[in-house]
Amino acid sequence: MTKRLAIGDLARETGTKVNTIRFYEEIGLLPEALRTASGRRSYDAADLRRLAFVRHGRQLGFSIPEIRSLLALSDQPDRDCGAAAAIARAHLADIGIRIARLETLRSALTEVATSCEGGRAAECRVIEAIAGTELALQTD
Amino acid sequence: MTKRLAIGDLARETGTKVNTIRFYEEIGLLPEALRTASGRRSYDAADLRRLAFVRHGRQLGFSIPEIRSLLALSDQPDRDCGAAAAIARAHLADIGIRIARLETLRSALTEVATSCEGGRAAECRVIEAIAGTELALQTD
DNA sequence: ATACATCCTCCAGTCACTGGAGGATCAAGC
DNA sequence: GCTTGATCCTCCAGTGACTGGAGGATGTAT
Repeated sequence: MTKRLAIGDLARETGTKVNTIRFYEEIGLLPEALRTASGRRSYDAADLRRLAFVRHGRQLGFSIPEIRSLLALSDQPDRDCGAAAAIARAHLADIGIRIARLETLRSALTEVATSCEGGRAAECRVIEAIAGTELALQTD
Repeated sequence: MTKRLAIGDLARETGTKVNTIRFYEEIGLLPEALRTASGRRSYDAADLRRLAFVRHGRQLGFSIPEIRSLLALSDQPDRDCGAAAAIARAHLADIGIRIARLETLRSALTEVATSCEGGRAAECRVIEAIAGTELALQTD
């Protein structure tokens, strides 16, 4: 018989909160766990791998629907892998946009943050700067 | 009498959804709007400025509690402006962290996304890469 | 008179969890 | 055998910042 893990062990090994693991089960990212006689969830190495995959995907910024697709792909090894690459590429483009947006923001904020000479709020350039800011940020 | 604006006008002029304006009123970011005889909200130039301030603050990535502080500051022009600068600086530091994190992520994902040669999912390097990724991202 | 836009309130849903109440079970030490 | 404390269970509410829709009233243009 293989080694069995309690939900808390799984949580520790993957850096996931116990409640989050139950949540993943509820939304179907993880299969329904086997239960001990007293009703506690019991896991094995395959469950651990699957959860690790989910967590790594989340760290890489994939949404839960994206991870669902990726999991479906890895569950059916004969399907085309192009779909996985497409998800990754789309995600990469998205991250590029987010970085660019944050950098625009950083330069705007740098101006804002360095412009206060410390006086009454009436002359506060920070507040003025926010009031007058018109960022050209695309919403989509 | 000054020009009065309907909620839809305010929405158009600030690029805010009507529902969002009502939401800001509900949480107290905007004062309770004056009403017309038939109960419709009616705004003036000061309301427009306040909402613009809120939107710009949001675009700069300030949270609603932060904007609340900034608004309180600009409502009381005799208070110290150092607080405003502190909020801006804290925010700037945060953005720096977020950019750094996203860049770590981008290089990891670039590797992931370029490693698929288009075959069966069993050999898909994208999936492998996600399964094996261990990003050193600080959580706080 | 009619059509259509805009407004109102109220409420549910989004995303990805997080935290807590209230109670059962387990392992270890005495 | 008993107690203590950790861990587990289910269920439910809350987070942030909105977004969208139902169902109905009002405004405006033709």
